[in-house]
Amino acid sequence: MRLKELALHLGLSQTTVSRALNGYPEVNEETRQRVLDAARRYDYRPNASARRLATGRAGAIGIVLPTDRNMLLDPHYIEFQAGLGERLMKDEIDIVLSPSKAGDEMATYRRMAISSRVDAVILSSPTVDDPRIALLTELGLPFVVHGRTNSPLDYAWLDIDNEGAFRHAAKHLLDLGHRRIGLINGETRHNFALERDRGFRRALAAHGVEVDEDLVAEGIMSDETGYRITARFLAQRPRPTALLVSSMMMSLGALRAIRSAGLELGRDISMIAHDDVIPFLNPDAMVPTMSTTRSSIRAAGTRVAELLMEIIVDGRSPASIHELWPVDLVVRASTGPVPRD
Amino acid sequence: MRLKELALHLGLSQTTVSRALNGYPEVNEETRQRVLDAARRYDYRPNASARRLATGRAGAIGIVLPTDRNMLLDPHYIEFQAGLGERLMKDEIDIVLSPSKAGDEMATYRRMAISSRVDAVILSSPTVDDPRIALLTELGLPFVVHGRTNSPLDYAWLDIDNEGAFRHAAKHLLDLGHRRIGLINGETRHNFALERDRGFRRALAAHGVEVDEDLVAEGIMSDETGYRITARFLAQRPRPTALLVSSMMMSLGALRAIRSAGLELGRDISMIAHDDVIPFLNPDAMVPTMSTTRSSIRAAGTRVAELLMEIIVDGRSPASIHELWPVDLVVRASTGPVPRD
DNA sequence: GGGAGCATTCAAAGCGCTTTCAATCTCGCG
DNA sequence: CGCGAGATTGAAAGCGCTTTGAATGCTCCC
Repeated sequence: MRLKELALHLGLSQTTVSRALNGYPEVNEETRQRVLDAARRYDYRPNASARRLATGRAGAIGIVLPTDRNMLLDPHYIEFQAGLGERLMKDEIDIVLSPSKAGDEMATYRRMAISSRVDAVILSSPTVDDPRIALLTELGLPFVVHGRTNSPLDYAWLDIDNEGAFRHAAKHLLDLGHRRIGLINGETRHNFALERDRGFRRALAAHGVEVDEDLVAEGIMSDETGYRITARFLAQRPRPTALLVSSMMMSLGALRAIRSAGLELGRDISMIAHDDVIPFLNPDAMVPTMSTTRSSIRAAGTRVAELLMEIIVDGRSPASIHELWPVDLVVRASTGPVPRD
Repeated sequence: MRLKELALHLGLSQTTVSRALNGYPEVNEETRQRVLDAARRYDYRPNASARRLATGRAGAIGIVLPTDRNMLLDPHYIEFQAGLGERLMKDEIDIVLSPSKAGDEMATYRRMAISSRVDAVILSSPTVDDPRIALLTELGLPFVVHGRTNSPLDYAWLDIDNEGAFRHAAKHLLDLGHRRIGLINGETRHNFALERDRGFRRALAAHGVEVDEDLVAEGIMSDETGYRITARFLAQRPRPTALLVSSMMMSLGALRAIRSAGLELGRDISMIAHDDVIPFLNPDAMVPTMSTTRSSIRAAGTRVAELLMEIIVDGRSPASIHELWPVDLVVRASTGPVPRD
């Protein structure tokens, strides 16, 4: 069923039918009802491509999907996507994933922009000096960054307070008497990891505790990395008495290493992990329950979608969008006072 | 830059430029070069919507993204997506995610089809009697199922041999002398879980071992579920001496429960888990290394994309597409002979 | 010399929608 | 009764591409 046919059936012009369907005010209420009824009866849907061509709006937002491992192995990503979807659904906006080889992402963004496949894009976990910011700005394709970089440009972003989160977490451990605290971080080429590193160091500095660089490590946020780094940390003497871990996934590996070393979490060693609130990694379900810095990545997705809509639909200026979300410190059973030996 | 302008610059008609760009044979080789050069120089890209409208092909394949938890919590999904992307990239085909509320998926498929937003869709982890098969068949929207159902309709699918995988795994354990074997499965409303259950039972039956229903359980494939079920199993007397687990994620929880019970994996109790080959869950990196039934979900994604392209582009008949992939049994350190007590 | 046959190119007609601009009709008021 | 304003509808012009059908030159052969 095409608009033309529908109009024919109704004995109306395409113009009127189109207007009725799209909620324009200048159509008679009775006519509108007739049109809506007919549309429903015939299960009419405007052709997406035609509408896009006519309006110039794509009705979709884009995400460039790097197909190499490094970025994707992140199980958090899917939660974020779900959050996005939750909001975008309301306006029938699609998410377009554009697969791209590792080095080729810039070209993919360019392609998305120039062929106007999408109305805006989302940038996730930017690196410290992310070149995509400049590119997109230049291309004039609206975007919202989930995270921040130190780009001098003014762009829309939503981020959680990674620095504050790890500062508070470290302070909490220091207050419990811990002095040898290890940091198991994500890769510091990503800005969030750098922020966490910063927060960690600030807290220690504020307490007059010197950072032992042998107790600071980073890697992709996997179970395996968590295990390896923790095992290495635990081999040191004196042993660290507490760990700050950048993801729940890593904390799983860390926990294995702790057990392998014959230690008990929450008594012999304390741990605080960052929790993105992913359903299959529930800190309350762990044994012992895990103390965390918590911020829902799904909620962030929803909000990013909301912001995107404001930019696209309401024409809100991206430069005015800066949201820094505070992060909760949730104390559970994995943290305790420093053990006396 | 539009086609029209490009043509003007070149002193050619749109027709010729379009043909040159799209590789039609009837254009002079020298002319084609000129056109391609100019296109590159001006960074020309055809407008996606216009092309779609003109050709009637969307240049995208769709995935309905349920935004409720149950389905998405699956970290496997993202690997599959990456696999898809790997292949689709070659032809500049997009993946369109259409967010949808839990009960509303059928409507979303319908919408995708009728508004011809996509050329085909992918169905993942179908339930035993998945209504989507009938719907899509009726809508005439091409699709490939990753998995199978017992629909009477003839549709394109690619699946791994879940039944065989768990049959072999169980047989291996039986051969090692195990008789009390627990099954920790995914939800049996999904067909893959049902198949695994079936394989498990067949192996036991073939050995004349009766299934203890108290040692068969299912749930969403999370760390937490693995922990809970295993803890319950281990409380029984006599204790199971081996476990068959439906995902690596679950096996992490199972391992925690085993350790909490003071048992040693690979000596006191054996375990085989299904491994979808997800980078952040590496069985070789576990301690002890994990015996698995292995099949790369990413490779499946790539192949599904390939099949989709064959259907869309080459017009291959979906009914002829049935691929059942064998599953490797990889024996590592988590399996051993039944312990003598 | 005159076509046949081929290689190239082009003008114009869509694809299915939205939107501008114009037309028609109705009604209230002086 | 005539007219302007307001309400409602329509014809037609795009949006930027692909593709059909026709035109133009050329070469080649009898």
